Order: sequence, then structure tokens, then C-alpha cells
Amino acid sequence: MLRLNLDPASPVPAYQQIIQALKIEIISGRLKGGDRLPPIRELAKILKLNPNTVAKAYYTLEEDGFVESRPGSGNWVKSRAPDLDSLRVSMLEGETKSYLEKAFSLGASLDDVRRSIERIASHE
Amino acid sequence: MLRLNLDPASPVPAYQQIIQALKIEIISGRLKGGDRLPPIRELAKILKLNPNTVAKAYYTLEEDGFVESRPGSGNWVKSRAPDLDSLRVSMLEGETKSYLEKAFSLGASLDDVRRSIERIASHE
Amino acid sequence: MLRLNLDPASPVPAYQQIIQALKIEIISGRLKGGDRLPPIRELAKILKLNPNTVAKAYYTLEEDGFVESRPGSGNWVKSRAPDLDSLRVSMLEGETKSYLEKAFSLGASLDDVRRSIERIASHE
Amino acid sequence: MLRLNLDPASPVPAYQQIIQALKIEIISGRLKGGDRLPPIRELAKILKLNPNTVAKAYYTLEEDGFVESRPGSGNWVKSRAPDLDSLRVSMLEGETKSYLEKAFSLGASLDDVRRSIERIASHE
DNA sequence: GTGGTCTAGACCACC
DNA sequence: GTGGTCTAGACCACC
Repeated sequence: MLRLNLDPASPVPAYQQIIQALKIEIISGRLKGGDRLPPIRELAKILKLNPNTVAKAYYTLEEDGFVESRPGSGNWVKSRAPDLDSLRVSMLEGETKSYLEKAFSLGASLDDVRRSIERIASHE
Repeated sequence: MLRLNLDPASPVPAYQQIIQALKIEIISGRLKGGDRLPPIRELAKILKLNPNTVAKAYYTLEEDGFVESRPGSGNWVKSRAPDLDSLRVSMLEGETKSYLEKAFSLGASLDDVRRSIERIASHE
Repeated sequence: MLRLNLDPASPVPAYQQIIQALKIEIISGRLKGGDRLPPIRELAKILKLNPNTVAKAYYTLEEDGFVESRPGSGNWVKSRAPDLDSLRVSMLEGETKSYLEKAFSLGASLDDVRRSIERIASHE
Repeated sequence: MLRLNLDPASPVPAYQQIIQALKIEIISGRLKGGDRLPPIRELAKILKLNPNTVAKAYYTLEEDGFVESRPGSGNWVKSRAPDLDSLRVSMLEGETKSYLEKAFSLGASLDDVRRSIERIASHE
């Protein structure tokens, strides 16, 4: 079952949050080629958004090659999606980079970062 | 000299990016109690923003207790700023938490995370 | 054998593409008065459309006087079809008009158009 | 002054008609790099469309590299637009190809086409 | 039911 | 004023 937690307080627009979350689902392999996305109206109801907002997210995912829209039949995860392995690596790298930048600019040392990672990871 | 790199493409409003960046400068100690912030018009010119936008950021920083506005004399970093040490720790913690969440949702293991951290950190 | 190439990506609805294509077959004389159109279900299967969609096209062709439906026996090209010669001329004229409009609005001269016609025609 | 004639009866969506028409204006050179497009709300008023519809057209033109959106300031024709000369040639070629296809499928000969071109062109 | 397009109009950030 | 995002909801083509 798809879990998409949007943050309505975030300045990141809802449709971009949906795009980001679904890309992660696909890249992580939890959504596979041939899987069907929830119908626009259904997902809109769940997320308490307007159907247009969800449609915009699906449309962008289609343009980015992750999803295929079949009018009258729904939206489907593409089988020949962009190279997922390299995407996964480069996305982790990007997240790590921006995390380290923020941590260092807060005045943390690499050792502070290591300790913070272990402490949080052991609590989860 | 203050370095504030705004991302105009980001959905985060410019004034919030200024607030965030200045808080980090203060929390990290690069800006100290008694330091003067750049005049609104000057910073607006540098960042190519409307003075209103910078003024909004300074005003919010004042409300949050980081900055003191002395009409006619400029904006100054407060000496009795909120407890910086605990702020620093809790902000690092928050960043680590959200970083780990994203990494794990991408399918990375804790070991993947550790390796990614060391690799990026050694390149900087 | 009837060749009907529909473009599913086109914004022109499938049933209108069928109508347009069959009118051209009739006007050009490739389909003659007394010829039988393919059964609705068969054509729907070939075109991967719902039978309703094909039925809607046939029904409209009947309204326009090109086709006669004989319940229980199929759909037939009418012998006393509208005056085909003048239709052919006026349809060519219409196509030429809209082609020239587009070409000129692209900045092409009449000479550019003549050259383009000869070049493409010699390649076919 | 920009002239955009939309056909509300066409099955081609209004926003695609706007895209098509503005691309032709740019490719033909009537709109040049640095020119400003009419504000979304203004064009919407002129065309009797909803601002969203015009915004969708502008947004797609931006994605295609023809236009640059500067929030708060308007939409501008890009200076380094995609290679216009080759675009012009290939668009004329495409129009000619589809025109000839339709003409031939109507049963016209190349001579019929030549005569039709000259007749219509001399009337304009 | 399902996606595509569109209207009417709101609020926001920034000019 | 200007573009960006979003809501609430309509109608269409096709299933």
C-alpha cells in the first residue's frame, strides 16, 4: 500500500511533494514497472487535494519518464524507467552532500556528524 | 564578510531563505552578539531583491529574538540571543533525522549512509 | 483492404478520425457505392477501440449521407452519395488554403512552397 | 501587435493552439529574443480564456526553451532560443508532407496540387 | 470509472 | 501588477 506523507506547512508545493515521494517509491523499488498508480480522483481524496493538483504531479512524472498515462485506464509505472540504480546512487549522494553542507555550516565537525548519525539511527 | 547564497529557483521564499541563512550564521558563531547586519537596502541590492523582502526577513528575526532593530541605526545581532548551544544541537539533530529518513526511503542501509558520508566528506 | 491509420496521440477524437478517413476513402473512390464497411466489432478489434466508438463514427457517416445502415446486415457505402466530384475539389481547396496559411505564417515565400512541394513529392 | 486566432470549435485544446501560434510567431521572427509576451491575465482576457489555460501554454513554451518566465515581471522570448532556421525548414517540410499525403489520399495528382497552390496563392 | 481540458476565482511571493 | 499554486467543480472521450 502506497504511503505518501505530505507536509501542508512546507513551502514546497503539494504537487512537487507528490512527485518527489513517488520518484522515491519507484527508485527504491517499492513501486515496480507495470504497477498501477492510484486513480487521480482517489489519491486526491486521500491527500485532501484537488484532482488537478494530483493530475499535475502525474503529468510531470510522465514527462520525466517514470509513469505512463493511459487515458480511460489509469497511470502506470513504466517498465523501461530511467536507469534506476544510478539514479538511486546519485540521489543518495545529493542528499548526503546537502546534509553535510548544512551540518558544517552549523559549526558541527565530521565527528559531530558521525555521532549524530549513530545516535539517531540507534533510536529508530 | 557575510555570504548568503539564495536559490531563486527554490520554492522556499527568498525571505525565508534569508532567515534560515542568518540563523545559521548566528548559531555557528560566525555572527556574534553586537555584530551589525548589512543595511536592508544594501543587502537587497546584493541579493537583487526588493528591500521589502529583506525587511520582512529582518523583522521575523527580531520577533524570534535573534536580532534587535534600532530605528535609525540598523539591525544588530542580539547579545542575549536564545541559548545557542542547545539550538545548535537540536538543529543538527533535526537535519540528521530528515537526512536519514530520506536515505532509508531511497533503500539505503545504515552502512550505505556511513560510506556516503565518508566519501563526500573526504572530497571537500 | 481498408487501411485506417489512427493517431492515438492526436487530440482529434478517434471517432472523428474514423469519419475523416472513411470520407476520404469514399471521395477518392477507393470505397464505392454498394461496398460494405467492416462490421463494427471487427473494426473495433483492429483499431483497439471500444465498439461504441466505431458505432458513433458509422452513425455520423449515415447522418452525413455517405453510408446506409441496414440493421442485421451491416453498413454500406451509399450509391446516391453526395456529389463526390465537387466534394473532392472543395476538400482539396480547403487543404491547400490551410497549408498555404501555415506556410506563409512560418515566413515561407510562394517559391519556398513550390520548392518544398517538388522536393517532398520527388521523394515519395 | 500579436495576433492569435484560436478556433474554439477545433478539437485541439486551446492551450496547444496558443503554443503552436506563439512558436510560429517566434520561428518566423515576428517575436524576437527579449520581446515580452502579454501578461497571462491580459492574454486570457483577449482570448476569453481562463488565466490557467494561458499559463499552461506559457509554461510549456518555457519547458520547450522558447520563453523565459520571470515571476513578478512577466514572460519573455528567450534570446538563445532553439536553432530557429532549422526549425523553420523542418516545420515547413512537415506541413508540406502532411498536406501532400492528404491531397494524394483525396485522389489528387501532383498536377492537381500544383494548380490548386497557384490558384489559391493568386487569390490572396 | 478514468484521464484531459477548462472555468472561475482565491491566496501567495515578489515587483 | 505579475506569475505560481491551488480549490471546487464542470464536460468530454473512451472504457
